[in-house]
Amino acid sequence: MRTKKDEKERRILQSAIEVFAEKGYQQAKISEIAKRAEVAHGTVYTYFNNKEELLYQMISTLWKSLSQKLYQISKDGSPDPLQKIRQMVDTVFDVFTGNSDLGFVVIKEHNELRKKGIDASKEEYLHLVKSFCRVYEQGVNEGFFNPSIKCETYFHFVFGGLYHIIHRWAYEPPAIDLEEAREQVKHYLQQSLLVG
Amino acid sequence: MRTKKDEKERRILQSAIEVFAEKGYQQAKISEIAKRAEVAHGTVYTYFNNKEELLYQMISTLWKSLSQKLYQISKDGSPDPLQKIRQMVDTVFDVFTGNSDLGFVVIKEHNELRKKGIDASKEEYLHLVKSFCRVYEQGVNEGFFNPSIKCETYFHFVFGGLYHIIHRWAYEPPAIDLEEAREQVKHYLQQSLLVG
Amino acid sequence: MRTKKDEKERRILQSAIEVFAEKGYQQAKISEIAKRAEVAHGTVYTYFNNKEELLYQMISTLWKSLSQKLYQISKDGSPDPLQKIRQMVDTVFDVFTGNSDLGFVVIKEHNELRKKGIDASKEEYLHLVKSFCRVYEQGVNEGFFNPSIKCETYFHFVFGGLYHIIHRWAYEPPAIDLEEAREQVKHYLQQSLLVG
Amino acid sequence: MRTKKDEKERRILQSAIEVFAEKGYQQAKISEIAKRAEVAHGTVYTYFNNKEELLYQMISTLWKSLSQKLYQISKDGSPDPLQKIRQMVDTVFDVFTGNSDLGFVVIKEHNELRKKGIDASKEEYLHLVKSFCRVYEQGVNEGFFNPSIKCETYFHFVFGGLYHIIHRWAYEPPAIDLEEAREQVKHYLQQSLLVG
DNA sequence: AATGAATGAGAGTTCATTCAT
DNA sequence: TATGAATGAACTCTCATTCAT
Repeated sequence: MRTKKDEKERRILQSAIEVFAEKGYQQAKISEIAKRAEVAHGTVYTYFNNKEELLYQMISTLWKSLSQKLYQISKDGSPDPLQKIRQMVDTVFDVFTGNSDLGFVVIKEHNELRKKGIDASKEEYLHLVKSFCRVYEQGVNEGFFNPSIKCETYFHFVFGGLYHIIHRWAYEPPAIDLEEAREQVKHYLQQSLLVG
Repeated sequence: MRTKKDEKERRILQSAIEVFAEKGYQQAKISEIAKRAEVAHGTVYTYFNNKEELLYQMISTLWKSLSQKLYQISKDGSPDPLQKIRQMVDTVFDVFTGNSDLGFVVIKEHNELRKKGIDASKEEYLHLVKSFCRVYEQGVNEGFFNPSIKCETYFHFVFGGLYHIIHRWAYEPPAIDLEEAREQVKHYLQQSLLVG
Repeated sequence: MRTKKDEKERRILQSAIEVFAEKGYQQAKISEIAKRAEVAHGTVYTYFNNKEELLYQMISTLWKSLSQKLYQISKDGSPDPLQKIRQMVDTVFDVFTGNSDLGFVVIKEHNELRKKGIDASKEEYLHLVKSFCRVYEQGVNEGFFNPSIKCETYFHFVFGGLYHIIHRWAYEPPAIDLEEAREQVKHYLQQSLLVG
Repeated sequence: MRTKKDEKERRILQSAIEVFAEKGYQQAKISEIAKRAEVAHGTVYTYFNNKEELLYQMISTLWKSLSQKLYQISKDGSPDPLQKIRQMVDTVFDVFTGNSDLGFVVIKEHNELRKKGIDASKEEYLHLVKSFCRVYEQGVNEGFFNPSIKCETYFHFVFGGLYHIIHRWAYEPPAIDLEEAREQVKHYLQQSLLVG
């Protein structure tokens, strides 16, 4: 009973991810989501209160997962801060490209929620910044990292860079060699972070 | 006559920029745009074929302007390639933050057009990449820049980083010191571009 | 078994009365009725075929009860026809205000059924008229009542008057002193019925 | 221009009256109202903000008209208070039966608005009471009317009686001879009002 | 008998766009 | 050129009812 029910909920959410990714949130129709999930459209409302909640749920799931993973790395990852940063970059790539539709929706539509004053991700984003900066400070304290970097701004820059690469890849996969990009980014970071 | 007409067109477009920035493209109402421009809503259709064209026009204007400016720099800017890169970064900041509403709309809504197969910016974006890489190659040839960088990926990264910083600033201006960020970014680029 | 079953049916009907009284028939939700009756919403359909039947049943119960009581009075009440009329007025007041929610629903919603061609009350209403007119004729025959009154019309008038007073009381209890109103009405009737 | 526009608005409102009278407010469909008025359903929203406003407008129009008319009578009618009362009864009959659909809607649906806290008629109803009681007091002062009557309650009773007669007539016109009823009611009033 | 997940018909409302004036 | 009344496609969400368990 439990399993079947959960399974249906998951199917609806997954369909919503796909449709949101294809059409964008506003253009997505509940009826199409229901159709793909092979349920009646009314059934969507058995599991989710409204369209917005579908979006909210998927976005917040991804952000929570990302935030938690980066936090883990900042706490328990490799003792080498540079390695931690590299792990973080990999994690961002993995989370956004693992279910690329979902990553795509998150990238494209999280403004949608912000507009309505619901910002599932803001808090989590700040959490990301914190985890990153914790590692940066460790690196500085241990004498590896360049202490003149303004960490928050730097994070915005790096995160935006990753985001954008993934974004381009999501729209036009063949144009970007994801593995290569991943390594490149790690290399740039190393260049700018490490003490000359 | 001519001038009056152009003036009205400009007023409508400017109102559209504001409304799109505030509400997002989908939520924006033609009637509100018309109201702000102080014309009847039917008049919008005298100057623009439809709502989408308003978006198309503003996005493409900004991209064309950016593309042209970066091109100019790549051709005629300072003879020093690093200076050129710095000028480019400044230009991106200036273009997106000069009319921040417009920059905001471009950042948020250009997917809207892509969804419909209209990509005002794709060509221009590739043009940006080209201008940037031209400078990069000059720097490599002159022995200043690190030749192991994959220029396209690097550009995506850098551009995404700038974009995201501006984005955050647009949503929450006090959280970002734009001038400082601008300098930081230039510094990171220098770090990673210059031959160790 | 029997008793338990009946008890549940009664609970559902009572909840329906309350919810209909509060929200009106159309706005009332089966799910809320079920919730108040502390049963699953599917269970409502074990006892009643549909929402309309709930309404039908409560309305018809009240009308049957009223009709029967007035009939009793017309047959077995006080030998004095004026006293009978007074008893009838009291009965109408008592029936509608005894379970005021129910009286309220009947007053407000019996059009609902009429719209659908189901008129639980029409027959009973005509029965009321008959019982009343029987007493009136007795009064005329015995020389007490004014013989020029057209009894049916008079009944409509009187009944409508009672109805409306109760209605106003139901919506705004403090505005109406029910006991006083009851006496007044009896007084008016006396005035117009009794031979000058 | 003016005339055509107003004419369309009137047509929509009249269609709404008819449909509300036939189906009841809740069951009435905007699409049917539009169809009868021979406009597109969107056009209804050019003239009225929503369905409820249609109801509100028709109800409040009728009440205002009635309230004003009774007020006029109380002020300027015949100098004889009994004649004034008779004129008032006639007015109520005329207003409710003149456009019987409208009278019908008002009778049946004004609870609908009350439920939503909009009571177009409450104030007007109290105005009716006032006008009536003014005449009653005049009658008392001049020594014609029975001073022991509680005027408000009496009005509720009389008004409810009229209402109900009209109501029955509206549902089943042949069952009620409206002219006869009108005279009868005037007669009852005379009986109970005049000093024995 | 009781449950509650699933269904799907149905209606109000919005708003881009058109076009007669 | 400018207007704004008129249009109608489109879509979310509700809730009475069913039925497998």
